[in-house]
Amino acid sequence: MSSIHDVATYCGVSTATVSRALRGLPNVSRQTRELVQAAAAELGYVPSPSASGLSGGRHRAVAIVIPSTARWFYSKVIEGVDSVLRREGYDTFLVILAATLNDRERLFHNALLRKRADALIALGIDFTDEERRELRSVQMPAMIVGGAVRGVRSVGLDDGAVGRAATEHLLGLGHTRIGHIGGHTEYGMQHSVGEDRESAWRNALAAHGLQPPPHHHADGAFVVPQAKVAARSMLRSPDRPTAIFAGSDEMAFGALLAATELGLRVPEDLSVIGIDDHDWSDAFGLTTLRQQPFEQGRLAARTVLDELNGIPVPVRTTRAPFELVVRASTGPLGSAPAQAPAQDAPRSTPTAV
Amino acid sequence: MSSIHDVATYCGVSTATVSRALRGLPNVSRQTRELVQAAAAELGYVPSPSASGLSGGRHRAVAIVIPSTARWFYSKVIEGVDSVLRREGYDTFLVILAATLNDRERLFHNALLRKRADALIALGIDFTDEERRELRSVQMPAMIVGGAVRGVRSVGLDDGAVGRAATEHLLGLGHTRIGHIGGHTEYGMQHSVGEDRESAWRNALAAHGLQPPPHHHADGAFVVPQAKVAARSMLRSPDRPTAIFAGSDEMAFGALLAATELGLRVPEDLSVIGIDDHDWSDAFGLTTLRQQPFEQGRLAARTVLDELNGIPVPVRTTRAPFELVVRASTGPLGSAPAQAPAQDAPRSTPTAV
DNA sequence: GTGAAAGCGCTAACAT
DNA sequence: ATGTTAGCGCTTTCAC
Repeated sequence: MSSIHDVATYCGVSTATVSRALRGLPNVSRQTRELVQAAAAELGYVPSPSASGLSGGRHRAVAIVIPSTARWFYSKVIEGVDSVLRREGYDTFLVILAATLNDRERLFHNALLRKRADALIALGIDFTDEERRELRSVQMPAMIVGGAVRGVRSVGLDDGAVGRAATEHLLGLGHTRIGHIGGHTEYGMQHSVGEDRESAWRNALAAHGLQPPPHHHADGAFVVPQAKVAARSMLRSPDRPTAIFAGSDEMAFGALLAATELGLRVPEDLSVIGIDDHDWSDAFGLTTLRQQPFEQGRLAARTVLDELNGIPVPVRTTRAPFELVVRASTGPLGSAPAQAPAQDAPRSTPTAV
Repeated sequence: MSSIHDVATYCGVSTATVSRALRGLPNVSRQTRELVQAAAAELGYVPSPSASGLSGGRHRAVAIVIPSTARWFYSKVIEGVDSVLRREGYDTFLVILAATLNDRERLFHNALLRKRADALIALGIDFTDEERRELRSVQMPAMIVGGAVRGVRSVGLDDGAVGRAATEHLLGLGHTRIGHIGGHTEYGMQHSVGEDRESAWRNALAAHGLQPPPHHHADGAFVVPQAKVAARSMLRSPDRPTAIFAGSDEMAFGALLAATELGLRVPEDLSVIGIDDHDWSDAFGLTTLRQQPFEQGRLAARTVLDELNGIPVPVRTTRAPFELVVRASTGPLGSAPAQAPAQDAPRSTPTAV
């Protein structure tokens, strides 16, 4: 494990020159730079992040704070973030923020993050007031993906707009009994996302003079199993909805499973729409509002890197794009054919609108 | 951001004493230790990992090398690893090893040499000979989850045993036309897992004098969409299998979706078994062989930490436990009832065997 | 364009 | 039980 010193003596220059040459700093002759680069490659030299972190204050690492890795959205954001960080020679350092308040406090209060990471990217966290304050005053560049905090840069869907679009797609098909499976997530995780989508549903219905009965709304906790349970009870009621808007594709999957189990045909007996365009949504034939968390992650990473590089970035919330993808899970009200659909029906052909 | 020096002067001792006191080292009087601890808390002191990494050689971080975060197994392992690391005050560095050979080389080299991590945990990577060599000779503790490398500690299923158990469950139900959806994954990812499960399937059938026709095997690439495609073509053949053993639950989901689409009843017309006990398997009513990646991750983390703490750990492969969980997706051959199942059928009640 | 020297914040001998 | 003294491997003035 050669050090900068080895490289320096190897080519008969000072360590300072090696440092400058390798980092592409000015005031190094073309000749010297090439010499140094060759030597570094030859010796398999890799700078120690600890050393440069200590001396230069740049750790070449960013922390990504998430509630869990097991959800599609998060995992995609992580991969997006990592893809750009890696290319820039930065490391990604995972902070899984369990809902344990205790743990969280330590993480945030401590300069712990500050001493190891140059920047912070947070997802799906429902920050406490204290944390918001800290976040706003952090020394390091920070960005939030999916869910805004005043004074901090962020990128994410306009949940109101998406929720409205989803509901209106169903209304446009003639549905009036439209249920909603939402996400009041576990403690400590983002609340606003689920709430905003639910409000949008309510408002869109209200705009059409509709007011859903209480049992047309249930909590799916953003996961398949609970969404399935929620959908099942909703679909068993005598005045069951003819369409369900699920707050995420995973919850929509749960609804589809419930429908299958109850012998309901989709979309003849029940239409289902979700949000995300999960990797599996096509296989489920699910109509959804596509968003691209991988790209959101990339943007977040690029943004904090820009800031680190001294490029000014306005503090603002970037609205991530979304688009309706119509598949086989939604159809006009009363489309019920007399018999089962043909086996070759192209249930999975997406149609971007 | 106070340093060790601040704490030292604050309580009138040397930095060495502070260091010793805070790390629980011997040769510090109870009094002094408490004084120092109080001062540290008071000043909000947090040791800089860069500094202690540089001087002491302990970075209090471990790197976890994975092909992707988006798969259930990986995400669970990550969470397991992180849960024990965090408790011990260690950080988790993510190294997402894209299949790009070019990139990999650099990454692997760096991950090992960069000296940012004290230990290495790798999952689902199909190491090159070069990498194996490096791994074996690494300076730092290393552990592999799911898929062994000679000379490196590892934990994972006995894929042969699991594959046999799955196939035998179906054989035991009277099935003889048993298909397999396997995983020949993308370049650079673990091959042996998919291969061993497939061999086990073949061997179990052979042991019963059965030899599956070529079209009863297809590649599902360990993901839902491709598994669905694979299952669909398999199920359309005139002599379609009456049961499918999928190499993972995600692929089994794909098979179930294909069955639904083709109007096949499960388990009357088709039985399906997977491996994993994915979080959603219960919702799908999927019979499976349960493994516990979270626990495997915990074990891996504990193992490398033990090594770091000087506790001797034999170099060996630990077989992770698995158990059959029978749900509604498998049933005896020819169990076909005349009509659709009752709506209230408890499809999801698991039965651990 | 390049080098010398002074740290960054900590740990690890070696003293006392 | 505690303090002193060197570094760890880099970056960064400040000279030249």
